Amino acid sequence: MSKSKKVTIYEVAKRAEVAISTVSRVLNGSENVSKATKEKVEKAIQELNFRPQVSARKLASKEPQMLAIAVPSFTTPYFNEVLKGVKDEIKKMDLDIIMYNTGSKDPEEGVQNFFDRGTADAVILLSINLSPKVHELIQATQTPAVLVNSSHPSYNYFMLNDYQGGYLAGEHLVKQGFQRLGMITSILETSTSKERIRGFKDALKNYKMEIDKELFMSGDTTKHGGYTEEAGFEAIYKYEKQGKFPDAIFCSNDTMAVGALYALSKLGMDVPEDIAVMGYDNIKLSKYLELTTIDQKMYTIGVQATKRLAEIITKPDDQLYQTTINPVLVQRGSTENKK
Amino acid sequence: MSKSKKVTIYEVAKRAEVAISTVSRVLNGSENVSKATKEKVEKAIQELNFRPQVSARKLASKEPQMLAIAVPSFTTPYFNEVLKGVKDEIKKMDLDIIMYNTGSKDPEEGVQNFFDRGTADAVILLSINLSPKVHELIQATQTPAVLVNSSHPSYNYFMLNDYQGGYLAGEHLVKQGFQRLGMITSILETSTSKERIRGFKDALKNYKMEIDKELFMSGDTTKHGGYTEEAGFEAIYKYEKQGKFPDAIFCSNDTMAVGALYALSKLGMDVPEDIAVMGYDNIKLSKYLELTTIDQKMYTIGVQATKRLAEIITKPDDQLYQTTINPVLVQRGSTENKK
DNA sequence: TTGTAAGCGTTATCAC
DNA sequence: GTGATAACGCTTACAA
Repeated sequence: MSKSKKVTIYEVAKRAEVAISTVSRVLNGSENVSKATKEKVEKAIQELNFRPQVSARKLASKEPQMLAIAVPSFTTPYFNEVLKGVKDEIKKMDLDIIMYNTGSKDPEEGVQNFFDRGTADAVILLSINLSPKVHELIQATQTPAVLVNSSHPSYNYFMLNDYQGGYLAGEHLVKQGFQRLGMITSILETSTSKERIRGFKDALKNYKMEIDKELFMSGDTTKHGGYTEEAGFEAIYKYEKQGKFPDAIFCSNDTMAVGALYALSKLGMDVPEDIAVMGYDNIKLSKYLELTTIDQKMYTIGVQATKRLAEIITKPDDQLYQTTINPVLVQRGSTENKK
Repeated sequence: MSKSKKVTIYEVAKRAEVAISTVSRVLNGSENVSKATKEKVEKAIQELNFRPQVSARKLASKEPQMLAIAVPSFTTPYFNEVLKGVKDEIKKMDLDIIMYNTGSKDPEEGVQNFFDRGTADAVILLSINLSPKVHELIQATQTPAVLVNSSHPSYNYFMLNDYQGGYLAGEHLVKQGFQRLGMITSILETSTSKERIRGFKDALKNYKMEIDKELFMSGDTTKHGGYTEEAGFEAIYKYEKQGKFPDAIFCSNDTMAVGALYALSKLGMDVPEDIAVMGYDNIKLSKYLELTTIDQKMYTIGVQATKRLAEIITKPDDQLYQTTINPVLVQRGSTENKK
């Protein structure tokens, strides 16, 4: 790695025989540059292989350059969906996006670290709980922020309606005519998990169905918030052990559903003939599993969050968009009642 | 969002009744500051909630501040493993790491974009093929780089020995006494895929085993490089259709193995009684699947790559570390020959 | 249309 | 120890 000095705007100016301001104009696509000089400058830039230095640029211009999206974990199932939406939307702006993983052990510390660095000019916080400390930090750094899947009175946010999702699931299974409804839940009591359970139970109540505690099961593993294939697998074996199965199961999450399906298949039980299974979020083996699921429309949320962030950046207003997105039911083969 | 002006080092200096250079000294932990003034300054920093601006800092200091890791896709199975290693190692340095997703459609363009921005002072390129264009870009921007899972004569890199992994897999299955060895491969001919196949076949050749083309199968889906559960699932059904199964299958990847296992279980076939199954990389359902697999030791690679990058940054040498890491076999229940 | 020069918020090099 | 002050590489009025 040879140590050739970094080329600056000055060298370009000298080579093109113009002033640095002219180079800057060309760089920023100003209209007030004659075609001839523009070409001269571009040639010089080419020849010297010059690229403007972001930090200098940022320091001088104050324009936001760097957008960031922070998540506790990249393995979060819906993260990639949101990200797609964000990326598609961001292409329209001349910004770059940077992914930041706060770490799921101590997200708060991660976020703090992130803001302390001050590298991002605007940020989307995904599934990150806004503690007072972090809130203060955001205020202090004046970083425009939009929350996704968390809420706070003084921020723009897009919340997922987990309660509604749970309700939809319960309602669907009831309407399909299943009688003994159960749920495979995460062992960890996250608000997400609790809301889905609450919605599900409320649906059963509304339809005067029995709520049998023995049909509510969770795995024992806690990793990834308890939303793993393993957990789903475990839960099924716990049903087996107790000798009492529901006739329809709503899994708190698709990943768990995959594990559950595998376990059921090992036990020789067929879906949906012997037991119906529902998931939540995106589905992995969609083509073969044909899993009925609740779609959170995370892609759309990514798009919306990014749009809003762009608005805040370009023309700040003091409005707060605090939206709750309602999920929809996507019915597939796994919950057809064939009895 | 109130618009309080950003607080600078000047305000801190004024409040603490010192010069900005003194504030800077405190900021950078210089020893030449009396305890008294140090405390004054720190108090002012606290009270004003001041944080130094990275871009200004970078401009003035020339010290590297931002490390980046770029990948074509965050869903790459081993990515998180590498990342863990990187993170653990980076804690020891006072750097921040940023994740950059080049996009798997056109990684080259993504990387270019990334370097054009010039936000990173040093970078780890994960599974990114170094085209001449990108190479030129890296040279032009003088960015220290370390490659993981790709190689180039003029860079430090850590390559995975996919050939060796394939060979180990083949050898293992032969030694277990299986006779009809097959493989589920990605439909896309990536170099990774080809190498694993080549290694596998060479092992069979060396042990004078027959190579039956009909036992080499791939799914039809191409998404995620053909390394999906779906692909594994499809492949099993293609065996079924052709009416001829191997007695042991090596899957090019663990994700495919999961799909294959599910399909097998649907078809009422037991592992390893009826058919043995091997994976590659990390395993998801480990606890229940007990899948024999090839471990690439991606965590270690993450650590090593980061260490090397740190070296290049702090005291540049002109040595090139071009290492090939050999994978190891991890035997679990799925390939026990019980016949 | 182009050039001059004043910042942007730090660090670093001097003096004192 | 501490304080001026010159960089750092760029943008952006303001002049010309």
